[in-house]
Amino acid sequence: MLSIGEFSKICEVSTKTLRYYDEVGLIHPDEINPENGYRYYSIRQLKKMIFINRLKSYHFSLEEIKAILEWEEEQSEEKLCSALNRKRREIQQKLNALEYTLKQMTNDILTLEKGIPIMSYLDNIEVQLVETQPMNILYMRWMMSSDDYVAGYGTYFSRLYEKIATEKLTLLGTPMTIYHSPEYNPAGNDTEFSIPIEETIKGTRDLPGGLCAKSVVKGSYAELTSVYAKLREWVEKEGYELVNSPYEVYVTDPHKATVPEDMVTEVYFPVKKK
Amino acid sequence: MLSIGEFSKICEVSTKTLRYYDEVGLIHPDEINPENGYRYYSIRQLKKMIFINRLKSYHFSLEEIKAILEWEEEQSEEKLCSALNRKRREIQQKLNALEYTLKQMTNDILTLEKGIPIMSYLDNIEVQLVETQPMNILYMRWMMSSDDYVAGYGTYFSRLYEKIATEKLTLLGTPMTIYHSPEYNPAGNDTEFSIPIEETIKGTRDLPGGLCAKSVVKGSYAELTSVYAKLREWVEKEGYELVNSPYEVYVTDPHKATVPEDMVTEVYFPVKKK
DNA sequence: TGTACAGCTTCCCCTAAGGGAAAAGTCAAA
DNA sequence: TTTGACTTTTCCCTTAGGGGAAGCTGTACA
Repeated sequence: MLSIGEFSKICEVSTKTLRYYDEVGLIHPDEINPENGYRYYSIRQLKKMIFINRLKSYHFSLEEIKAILEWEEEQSEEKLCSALNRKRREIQQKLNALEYTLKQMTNDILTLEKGIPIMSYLDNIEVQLVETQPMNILYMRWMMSSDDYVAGYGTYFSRLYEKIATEKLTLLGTPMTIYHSPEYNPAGNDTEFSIPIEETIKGTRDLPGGLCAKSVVKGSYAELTSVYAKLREWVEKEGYELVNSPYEVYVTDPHKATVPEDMVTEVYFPVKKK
Repeated sequence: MLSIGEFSKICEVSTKTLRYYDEVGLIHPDEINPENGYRYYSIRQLKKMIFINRLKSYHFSLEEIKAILEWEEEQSEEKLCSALNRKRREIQQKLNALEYTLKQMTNDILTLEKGIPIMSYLDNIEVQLVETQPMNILYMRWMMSSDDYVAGYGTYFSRLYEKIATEKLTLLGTPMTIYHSPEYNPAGNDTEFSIPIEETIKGTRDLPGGLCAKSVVKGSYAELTSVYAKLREWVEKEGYELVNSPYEVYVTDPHKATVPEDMVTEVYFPVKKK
């Protein structure tokens, strides 16, 4: 039997961690002296601890590891294999996200090295005042959390397109998103995905036209927030006020533009003079 | 002036977050109504908030962001640029680590798909009993945290090699590391880097020889922990006990082996019969 | 003008995976 | 027996906020 200190040294895990794992039920010592509470681990437990360490290095949470350990026996290999595959995909995604971040940073660094302030692009966003025509839109309205956006956009728009195709409706424009939530909430935002069509049927509604402040964004969505900010600022400064939910029109189909730099998005703020 | 809700929506930051940022001093509202405590943000602050969001997306901590914001003005571009570069390197390292993890996972998945239990390699580690000769070693002894290991190995061994070269000493073997800490501690372990040489000078000491349990590890260091565990187990089972600090001998120079699979490391446990 | 409801405030507890430190009990070697 | 190393429990701390309660406030509408 090994004392907690010995076991700790062999596994390269602190005693603190071992006590914590005991507490959360990940690995209990084989024996606890009932008189003084000393923990004793068996040699046999080394293997389990090493396995835990490996799973930890694969970014499994303790909760997940606990579940994996409890499978033991019954088809454990298959389940373990699928768990590993799932986690591998997760890590791959994290990796992709990091690569994207690196690209953005490199861009900013280059900008800075040219002596251009990093946020100066904000001053170059142009705002126009336009009159829009009313539209008849086919819509689906959902609460979207920010995590869902990437996946969500695709699935909801494809459902709308599917309906248009199967019911032989007449497309009148590119897809758009209307943001109804009065404030940003990471848990979920009231978001309406819609596509303008000709026929008035169940599932369509009227999107009123009128005066709008409009900006055009070329490139990735990273700048969209800034455009919203800019539009708000403009609306305020020019003495207008927002009278309806803002919306975005995806002029280029996000699925068809392979490089994000080619994407064009219009942002509309329905306004009226104060 | 914008209420917290309006500001929140524009920046896509929850009101909760805004109150938190107020509390930690990252961005205070421009004005607080002294009667009801309502927070009001100015349009001017949008830019700051958007900048904060960008820095957050670059994985700066709020503490770091606060520091960056406080530079403002005085050579801010240069400092910002170097901060970005530093952070970029950090992210690059994270990315490399993730790539390595992915490789390991893929390996394990392949093993599992062949129907081989993932931890079975533990049963294939061989332990021999050997008699070692005393050595004269040139050493440096430091407390090493686990984060330092990768960088540390290189720098400490190169200092030792430098000394050997400048003082024209006679090399008698490959580098080795002796682990004196009785238990693993993530904050730091008493670690001795050493190289056997012929001359007895200041900075050398005697490493006694004697009976040792020994295992040979081929490949990456990921398995080293397991080898330690295995050796402990063997020592226990065969009725021996550890009489001195364990050490590792790097048979292939880690700097010369380009692929980790080629590296050979020997692990020694000085023992005596109980 | 009253009222309903949305929005704002503070306050408190919660997260994951332990680290640090304190106070007290215990073990083993000298 | 003493000393020093080891172990125990308990409490507070970390990041970046999220969730919810209780209570106050602002405004749109009848």
